[in-house]
Amino acid sequence: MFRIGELAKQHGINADTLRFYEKHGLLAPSARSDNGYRVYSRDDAQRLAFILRAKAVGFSLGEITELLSIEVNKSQRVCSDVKDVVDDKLMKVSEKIAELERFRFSLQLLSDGCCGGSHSAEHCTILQALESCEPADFSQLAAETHADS
Amino acid sequence: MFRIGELAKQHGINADTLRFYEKHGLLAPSARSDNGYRVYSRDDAQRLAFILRAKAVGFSLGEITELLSIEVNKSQRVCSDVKDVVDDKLMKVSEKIAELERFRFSLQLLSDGCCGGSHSAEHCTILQALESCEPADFSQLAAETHADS
DNA sequence: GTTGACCTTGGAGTAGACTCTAAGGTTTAT
DNA sequence: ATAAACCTTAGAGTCTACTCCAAGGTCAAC
Repeated sequence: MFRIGELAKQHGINADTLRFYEKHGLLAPSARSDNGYRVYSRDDAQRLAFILRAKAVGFSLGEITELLSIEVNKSQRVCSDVKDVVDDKLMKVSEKIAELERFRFSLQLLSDGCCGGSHSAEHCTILQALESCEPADFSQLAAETHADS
Repeated sequence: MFRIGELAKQHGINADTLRFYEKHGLLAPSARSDNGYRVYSRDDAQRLAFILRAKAVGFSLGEITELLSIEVNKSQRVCSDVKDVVDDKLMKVSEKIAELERFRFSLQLLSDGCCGGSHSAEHCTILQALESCEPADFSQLAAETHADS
């Protein structure tokens, strides 16, 4: 049996975060003490641990809500229900990675094309690219490498 | 000379977005017509194109503000000023990718460990992992592969 | 009997990038 | 004359995941 501050400290989070999770239906204390303080059971603590592990692998609170709803009556649910959630997230994460890798590629081209020296930026290839390239196509820069100052 | 709707349409964005950019100091029309309508010049349109290209390579509006401030008086600025912004962003993007790749790895382990079949989720390895693994360490799952239903 | 550390509530603020609404003015076409 | 399609403003709402605040109640120690 833990009070909010204890439970928070144990898990390295803020008590406000626990109140926030309660407000959003992720984790409610199973009891209140006479003075109105929240009282968390060992089960509550395990549910919190579940939430934090799910967060650690990238799930959003909305997705965690979905996972929890499967978890609480898992005898009525099947493996594919769970795996679908994971695979769905896996796809979203992969898409985000792909987008960021496109960014990284373009940024690398921009960076590679620029001397980074201390002469005037008037002919800086980075600015020129942003001023006049075809949107999101900086492949020109790949060819024209620019001597250092 | 373009009105807000025209310029927005040309660039495939919302007129509200242009007003938003104006409010946040990224792009103000260089004139107003007698009736108070915003009037964008060709230069304004080019500045918008700059903004959109920068967005396309992943820069946030705050970072674009910085790039624009370099761009407008580039004769006083040097190549390294520009390259620093790009390299800084490159690092941030790479860090974000690394985080997402950790997520992807963990999610893949979870997915691989689960049969995804139609039997009860009571012994689902994914739920078990989220219930009881060491936080953010799902490497156990790598070993124990689970036969399909 | 008061200090300090806890707890309660409702509600506001943060960041980022829009997006929408309300209430109204202008222009163009029919 | 009027409808449709534009434009104006200020301000609110959206999403995510907290984080902080004010005003007050509770409890243990000294």
